[in-house]
Amino acid sequence: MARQMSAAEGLTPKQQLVMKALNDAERPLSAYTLLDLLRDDGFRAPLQVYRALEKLLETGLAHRLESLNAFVACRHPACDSDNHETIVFTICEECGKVQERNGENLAAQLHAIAGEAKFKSRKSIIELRGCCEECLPGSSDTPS
Amino acid sequence: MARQMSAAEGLTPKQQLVMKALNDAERPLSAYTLLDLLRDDGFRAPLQVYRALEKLLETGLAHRLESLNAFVACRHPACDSDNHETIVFTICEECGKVQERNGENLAAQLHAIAGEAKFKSRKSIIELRGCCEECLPGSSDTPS
DNA sequence: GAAATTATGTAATTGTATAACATTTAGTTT
DNA sequence: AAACTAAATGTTATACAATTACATAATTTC
Repeated sequence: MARQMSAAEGLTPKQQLVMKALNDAERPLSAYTLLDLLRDDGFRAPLQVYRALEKLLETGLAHRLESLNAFVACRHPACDSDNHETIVFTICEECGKVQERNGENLAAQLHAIAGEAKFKSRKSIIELRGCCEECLPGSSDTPS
Repeated sequence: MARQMSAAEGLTPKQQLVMKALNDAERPLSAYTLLDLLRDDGFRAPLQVYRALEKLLETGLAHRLESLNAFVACRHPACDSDNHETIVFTICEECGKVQERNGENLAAQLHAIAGEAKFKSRKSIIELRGCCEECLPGSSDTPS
């Protein structure tokens, strides 16, 4: 929590509202879903949401899921790690839930692969689409 | 080429046109760019492009780049490999060129990371955004 | 050749994101 | 406090991406 708290200090009201909406959601939200959720809080146009999101992405408080065109609050799998470079997102295509997992183990190999091509990587996008434990056939738990 | 050729056998004229456009391009193309390129060939609506792309993606002749909303012809870095599971795309944000690199080395670790969460991965999306060799500062070559 | 499947054509609509421009607010400097 | 600056906000219009719905044609299968 510590990192979020400190970064959250500098947020404007609008940015805080978007952040709260993302935090309260247990699934990624699209910009337009956020807009709908926040209409009563004074949001009227997509751009208001996108601008707040831009700030949240910059500060690492939220992430964009490229394969979903949607956004999630940052939830470090291990809060002890500040490695923001290599995050692996697991995206369940059944229930829509997303988990954020530490991918530092991958970093070296990714770097090696990029290095072969003399490619200078700025940002890694790693998203696994599949099925989470709860939704696996045989699991009787109803995903909420 | 062998794999492409054989798969290309079963393509309809429209699908071949889209495939050719992707092959001729040295950068990823968006669906709407494809539409514009192919207007003279009888394409009039986005859906015609999307339908052709759907087939090409299914058969592995083309890939979708999630972080660009764009499509590229499949170019195996090593044609000897049939591992279609774990592809790493390097995307140069300067010149827009994309390379497809074999990521089998990553597969095991990705699997391990997913496994910790008992997540069943169906498809991996791995895209590295950065700067290619040609565009690195100091390179005097003009990227075409 | 009838039935079923696959591919096409077309229009309308929904979803995602940004451009352009005006205004306000908060923070700094003097 | 007044002036300046930078960041944030408000609003409209537009561009870009993808799908729904429905009709028609071509191909394959039996």
